[in-house]
Amino acid sequence: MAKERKDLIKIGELANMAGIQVVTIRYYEKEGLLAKPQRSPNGYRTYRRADVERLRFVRHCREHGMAIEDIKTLLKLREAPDRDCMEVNTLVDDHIKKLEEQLASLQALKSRLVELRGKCPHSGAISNCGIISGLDGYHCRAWEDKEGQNQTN
Amino acid sequence: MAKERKDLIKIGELANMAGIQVVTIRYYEKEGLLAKPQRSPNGYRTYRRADVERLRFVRHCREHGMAIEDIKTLLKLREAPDRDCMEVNTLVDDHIKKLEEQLASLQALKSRLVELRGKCPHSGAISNCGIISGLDGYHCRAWEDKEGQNQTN
DNA sequence: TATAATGTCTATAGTTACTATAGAGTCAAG
DNA sequence: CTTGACTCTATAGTAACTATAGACATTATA
Repeated sequence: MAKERKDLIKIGELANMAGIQVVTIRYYEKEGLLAKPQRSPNGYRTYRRADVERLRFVRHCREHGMAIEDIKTLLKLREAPDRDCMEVNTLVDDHIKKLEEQLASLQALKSRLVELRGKCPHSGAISNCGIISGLDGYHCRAWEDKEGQNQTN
Repeated sequence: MAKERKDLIKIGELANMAGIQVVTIRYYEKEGLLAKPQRSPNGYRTYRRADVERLRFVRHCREHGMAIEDIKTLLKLREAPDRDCMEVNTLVDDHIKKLEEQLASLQALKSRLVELRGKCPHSGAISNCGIISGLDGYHCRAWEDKEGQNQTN
């Protein structure tokens, strides 16, 4: 039984090649992102070239902030080269939309916080700090309403 | 024992007034963000006006994306009105910096993804899809290196 | 007054994508 | 032959909640 090539690698080598931690690979396996690999007689996982590529694909997707479930879908699509790629486009478009929403809300957040920060450029007592009062519950309308109701009852 | 006013509210009312869910209030209590409230004879939590304000403060902070630990700090500072507000400023500055980093990386992500998306404007077979190949592990240098090493060993 | 709907309680598990820890077996080198 | 690096499994922790189950309490309706 001559091995024609060194076709099998262990998890550590795979991790190095794909730029992913060993524990993360095991985690991906558990999550069904990677098929259960063969085991050598000692119980160690053994991987092949295709696994490196698959894992790199996963890593690139994660680096683009995609969710594991989305990556699962993409992997399935990747393995069906004859199908129409519209589904891929849709998934990516959705993801871009999500990113845009995140960006918008973060941007709004930041503006508001910078504005708030501008209310306390000095160094004084907290009681005068515009940031703390800016974060306060402005005025307690609901409570007033509540008491108003009580008086009518 | 005449109640001079309705000063005590139950958790549901507090939730309404502060715009926070009941379960979240209990969660905040467990996390030490809110003090353990008094209980009425039936075991229900009872709150007072100051709790509404405190909880609104918390909500505003969360809406600004602050971590619960940071909010704890701010709450402590808020209750020490005589201290210098420099610590508040620093905390907010740090948070703004975090937001800026997040924004930058999300922006980069989006650009890359939009570019990728541009590689498949059509509707064709997945095998020709520029998105999938763009997400692929380009070229498997590490594996080649590995095999090179093998040959030298 | 009976009952049904709502509100409250506790405790526990699930979410996302990992990371950390413990305890044990395997393997290569010195 | 022992040290160190690598592998294995299983479990718990992270952040900030959300969901679920099962049990009382209160309130509204019939």
